[in-house]
Amino acid sequence: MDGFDGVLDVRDLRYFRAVAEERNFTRAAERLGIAQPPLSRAVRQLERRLGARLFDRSTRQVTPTAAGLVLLEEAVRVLDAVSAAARRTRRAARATPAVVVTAKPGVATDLLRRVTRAYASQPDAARVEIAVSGYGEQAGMVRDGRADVGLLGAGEDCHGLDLEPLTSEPRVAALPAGHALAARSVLSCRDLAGLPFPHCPVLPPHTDAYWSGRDVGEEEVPDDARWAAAHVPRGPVVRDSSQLLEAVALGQAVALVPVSLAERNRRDDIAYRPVRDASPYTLAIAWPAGSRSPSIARFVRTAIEVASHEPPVHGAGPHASFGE
Amino acid sequence: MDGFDGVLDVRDLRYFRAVAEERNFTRAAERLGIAQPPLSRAVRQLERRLGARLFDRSTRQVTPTAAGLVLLEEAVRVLDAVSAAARRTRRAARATPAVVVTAKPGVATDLLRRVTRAYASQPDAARVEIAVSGYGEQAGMVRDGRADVGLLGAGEDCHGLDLEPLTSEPRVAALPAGHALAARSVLSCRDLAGLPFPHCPVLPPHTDAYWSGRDVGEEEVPDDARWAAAHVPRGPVVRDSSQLLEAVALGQAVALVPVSLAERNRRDDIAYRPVRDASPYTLAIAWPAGSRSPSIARFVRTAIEVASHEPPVHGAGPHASFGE
DNA sequence: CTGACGCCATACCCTGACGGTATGGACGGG
DNA sequence: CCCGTCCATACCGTCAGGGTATGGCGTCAG
Repeated sequence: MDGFDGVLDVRDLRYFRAVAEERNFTRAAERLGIAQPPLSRAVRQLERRLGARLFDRSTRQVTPTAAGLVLLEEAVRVLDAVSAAARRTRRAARATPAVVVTAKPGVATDLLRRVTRAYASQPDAARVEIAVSGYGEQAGMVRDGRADVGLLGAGEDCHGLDLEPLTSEPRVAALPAGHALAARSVLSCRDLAGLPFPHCPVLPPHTDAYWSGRDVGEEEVPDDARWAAAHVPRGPVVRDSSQLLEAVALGQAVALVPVSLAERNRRDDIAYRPVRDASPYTLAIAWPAGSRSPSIARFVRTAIEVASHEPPVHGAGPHASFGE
Repeated sequence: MDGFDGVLDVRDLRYFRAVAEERNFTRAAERLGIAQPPLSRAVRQLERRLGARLFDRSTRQVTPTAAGLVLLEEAVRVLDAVSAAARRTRRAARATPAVVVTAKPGVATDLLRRVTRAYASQPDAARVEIAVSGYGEQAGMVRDGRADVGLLGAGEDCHGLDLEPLTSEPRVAALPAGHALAARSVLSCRDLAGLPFPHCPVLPPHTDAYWSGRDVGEEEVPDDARWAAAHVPRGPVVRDSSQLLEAVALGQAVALVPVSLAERNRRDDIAYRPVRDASPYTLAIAWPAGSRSPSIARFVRTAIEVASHEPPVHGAGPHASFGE
């Protein structure tokens, strides 16, 4: 009806995305490894084919229009799906295809171990590969095909994924030992408001690490200071639980952590206190929405099975609700 | 790391999909409107770039490998996302962007009307367009961008969509007036097992209608007889509730219908009977997973709001669980 | 057994799209 | 007012992708 046929191409979307995020044709062309004129032309052609202006090119500033913002959102989705297609196909073509599962380092490792063992004991189960990844990266890894299933904490953006809750446990506040609040025996969320919380790394959108999921490394990114200042919340950046605890112990932050993590990490320089109204920490297993892969399905079924037999954590409440 | 860069292209995926579904290069080329040799070459190049065999070309038969089946699933996802990107961008570029909502014809029309009215009454609300679509097509329409939000019945494949349940009501059996079971006052699912149920149209995968979502029309598709015979379940094909009721009245089928539909369609030639263990009919609102569109968000919020004020249908139970 | 047909692969040519270089024009800062 | 920045245009060369012709192979009918 509206000839959607050759209108959009992966290349066009990569180009468009680069411009939309850099807000600068020259830098975008650099990032893409091409010259600037072909990029300008490609974007104009795209605009013509779509019949929609995508950028307002007022002098000194190129900003996406409303339509451009819509396309940016869709483009990210498409590009993730394309990467996932390539990666999953290659993986499926290997002599012994593996199920790649990703999880936060140091969280629920024994659950993961148990699930993996139960899965592997089944007849003709696929090999299991564990891909550790930093906080908050699990969903992205499943989305773009670097992993087949992921163990996500609640609060991760799980769009495009199907998921099933596995375990739920209360969270407690982790405070520096000398903190004023450590004197009290029980806290509420209000007590913690305004304190510096640790957070996952937020990478500037034009670094390679942002795209590939690799670490940003130590190369300097002079122009990013503004961006970082605008987007990074207060508190130290942490990538895993040991960094998080270290940050707390050093007095740089307070944090809400699952009680099991607290129990495994009793130390003198950190005080754990229950928080009356904190939402529980819920761990869920996620896989690409609508996947029909038998090995993924079996792994998920095994995980649910094992988690349901799991001895419930002391004081665990009902499952938290997911989604934002 | 693994150079996913130019490996996959939308064109390649369209070509691959055609071959994977037709299982025949010549017919696939026809469908794509190109000659056969370029298609063969494109697929071979794709296999080389991926480093994976996608088809077993034994003589007289071309069948996808395991990797090919994986790619097929991913390709559909990508192509839907690409169509959605083009459509949504174009829609967003219109002078007065509209929110397109799709719903089954004849189901929950008054709920939809109420939601639409409530939404429209808000300040700077977008225009609302209603796109009616046949049974079972709503999810696809949201996925590929023909619609922004959809009212889905439970049981629709909602992968790739976020959704929120709106209403839930019991279902009753609709029987031809003279049917033996009509003599009983209450039934159970076991009584209905094995009877012919109506079903949504299942289109052969290489017709245009299958791809575009348009109706198949009356052109003849001689070669599809085999396919249809293999894939179409028993019972008549229906596209909306009036066709469904007609099929029941004519004695061609029995059906489980929401009680509200039964109440609005009392007629002599149909007997409605409660079914003790039938799962309730749950209506949910669905939107593209992870969408950040403010107008969609507002529409969804309005819908949830309105539905929660809705007078509960007589005997409505708790929400059914979604997912497959 | 053999000829005809169906189906995929190869060979070859041609067009056009994409990328690079050079350059122009507009706006803003010093 | 000049210079720097940044996007657009012009022009050109290369190669990928599509078309036509043809070959090889297997199947089926007679």
